[in-house]
Amino acid sequence: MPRPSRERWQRSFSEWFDWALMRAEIYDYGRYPVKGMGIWMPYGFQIRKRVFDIVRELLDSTGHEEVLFPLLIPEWMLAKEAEHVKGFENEVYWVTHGGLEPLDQKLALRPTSETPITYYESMWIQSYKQLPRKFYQVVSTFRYETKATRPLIRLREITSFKEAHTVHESFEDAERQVSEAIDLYRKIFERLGIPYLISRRPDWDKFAGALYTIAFDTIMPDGKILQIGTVHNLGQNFTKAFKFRIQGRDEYFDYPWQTSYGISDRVVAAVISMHGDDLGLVLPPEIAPVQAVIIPIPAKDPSVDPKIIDYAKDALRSLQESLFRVKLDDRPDVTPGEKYYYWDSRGVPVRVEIGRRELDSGTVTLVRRDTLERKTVRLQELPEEVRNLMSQIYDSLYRRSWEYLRQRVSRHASVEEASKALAERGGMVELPWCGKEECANKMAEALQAKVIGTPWPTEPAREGDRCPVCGSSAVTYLRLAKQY
RNA sequence: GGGGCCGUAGUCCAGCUUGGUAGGAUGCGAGGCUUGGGCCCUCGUGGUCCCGGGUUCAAAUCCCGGCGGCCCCA
Repeated sequence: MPRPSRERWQRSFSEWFDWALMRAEIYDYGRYPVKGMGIWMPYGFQIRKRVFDIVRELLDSTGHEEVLFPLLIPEWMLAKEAEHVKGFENEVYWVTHGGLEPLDQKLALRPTSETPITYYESMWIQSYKQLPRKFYQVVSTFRYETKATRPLIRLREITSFKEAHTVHESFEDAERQVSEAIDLYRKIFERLGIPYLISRRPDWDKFAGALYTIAFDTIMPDGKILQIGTVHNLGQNFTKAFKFRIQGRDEYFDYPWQTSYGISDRVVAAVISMHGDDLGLVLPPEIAPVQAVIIPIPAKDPSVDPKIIDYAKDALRSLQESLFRVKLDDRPDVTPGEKYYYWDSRGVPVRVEIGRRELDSGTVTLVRRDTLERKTVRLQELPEEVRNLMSQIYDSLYRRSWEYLRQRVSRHASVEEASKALAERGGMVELPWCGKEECANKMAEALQAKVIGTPWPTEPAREGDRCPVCGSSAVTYLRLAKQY
C-alpha cells in the first residue's frame, strides 16, 4: 500500500470529519434528539480522557487545584458583572421550573463559571498571603448556539470544558499568570502535535468581562480557523462586582486580580482533524487508546495456525510487559485486510503483522499508520522498535501539521493580495494595521473574513508599513481568516 | 441574520415528479469457503418511512407547522 492519500480529508473535510467520528466510534452525533448534543462513545471517550489527562498533568504540576462547582447558577449571580451577563444573555439556558412549580429565581445552566467561582473565592480568601490561587474544573457547559452546530466544534453542551480561574494580589502577577497559561497551552498543543497561532483578540471581540483575551487558533484541513484555547486577563472586573477584597501587603484592603483560561472538546476535534487521512484517524501515540495492534495472518496450512496464534501471544506479552497499550485482534472470522482497515480508521499508530513468514524466521512485521511503511524486525527487538516507531510517528505528525499551518499563513501589503491568498488556500492572512476598528472592519468586509486579532507577543509594524485602508502608519499587523 | 439541500432498516441510499403491497447495498446472525489491504456463496435478520396536523376512499409520496442534520452567503 502506498502512503494514504489526503484528498477527501482536504477536499471535503466536513464530510470526512463526520465520517471519521462515526467510523472510529468516537462521537455519535446527529441523532440525539436535541440540537448540538452528542454521545462520547467508548473509543472516543478514551481519546478524550487521554487528552485531558495531559491537560490535568500540566495544570496539576503548576499548582492548579481541581475543584467542582454546581451546574446551576442563580440569575442574580450570573448578572453581577454587567459586561459578562450582557455578553452571554443570548446564549444562556434557563431552568425555570421545579416539577410543575415555577421557580422564584431562574437558574442558568453555566455557560462558564467566573461568577460562582469568584463568589466562593471571596469567602475563601482574605489575604495576599493566600495568593496566588489557581483553580480549575473540567465540566459540561451550555450555550444556546444559534449558528450551525457541529460535532465537537460548535456544541450546545460543551462536554469537556476545562476552565481555570486564578486570583492574584496585583495586576503584574495576573500578567505573569497570563504568560504561564500561554506557556501551558503551548505545551499541551505541542504534546498533541496541534500547530497554533497566538493572537490578541480585538477589543470588540474579547471575553465578556475581560480586560483582554489571548487566543490560540489552528487551521483546519479546509483552511478555516478554529479557536482552540483562550486566556483572559479579567482585571478586577469580577472581584469588584462581587465585592471580593483582600488585605494587601500594605495592610489596606483592595480588590484582587483574576485571570481565566479555557480549553474544550475542540482540542479533540483539532487533534483528530489535524493528523487524519483518507483512511481515517492517525493518532499521536500518547493519546492512542491502542498503541499497537497485532494481526495474525492465517497460513495456507491450517495446522500451523495455532502456532501463529501462540507466537502472536508472545509478541502481545512482550509489548504488555513494556507497558504499551496493545491489542491482539484474533477474531477468527474477519480477514486480515478488513482488520487493517478497521484499525487504520481508528488511528492505531503501529500494526504488528504475524504470519507464517514471521513465525519461521523469528521476526515480526511492523507497519506505521502515518506512512504505511513496513519493516521486519526480530521478535526480541519488538518493544524497542515499537518505541522508536512511535516517537518517529509523533515527530513526523508534528512536522507535517506545522508545515501545513505555515503554508497557510502569510503577510500582505494589500487587501487584493491577501484576498488572493485566502481564496487559494484559506488559512490566515496578516495586513499592516493602524489600530482603528473602522479600518479592521473594512478589511474584514473586503476579504469576507473575520478579524482574528493581532500577533502575540505584540509585533510592532516595520518602518514604512501602512494600513491598506486609511494609508496611515501601521502600528502592528491584523490577522484575518475564515473562521469556524 | 439570509438562502438552499436533506430526513426511508444499525449505516449509505432508491422509491416521492404521476398518491394504491416498503426496496437495494452494506451491516448484523447461522453455515460453508477464504485469509499478507474491505474475498465469495447460501439462508436468515432487520422499518413509529423524523414528529404533529391537514387534503384524500387511500399519504413515505401532496400541503402546513415543528424538530433535527448538512451546505452556501452575511
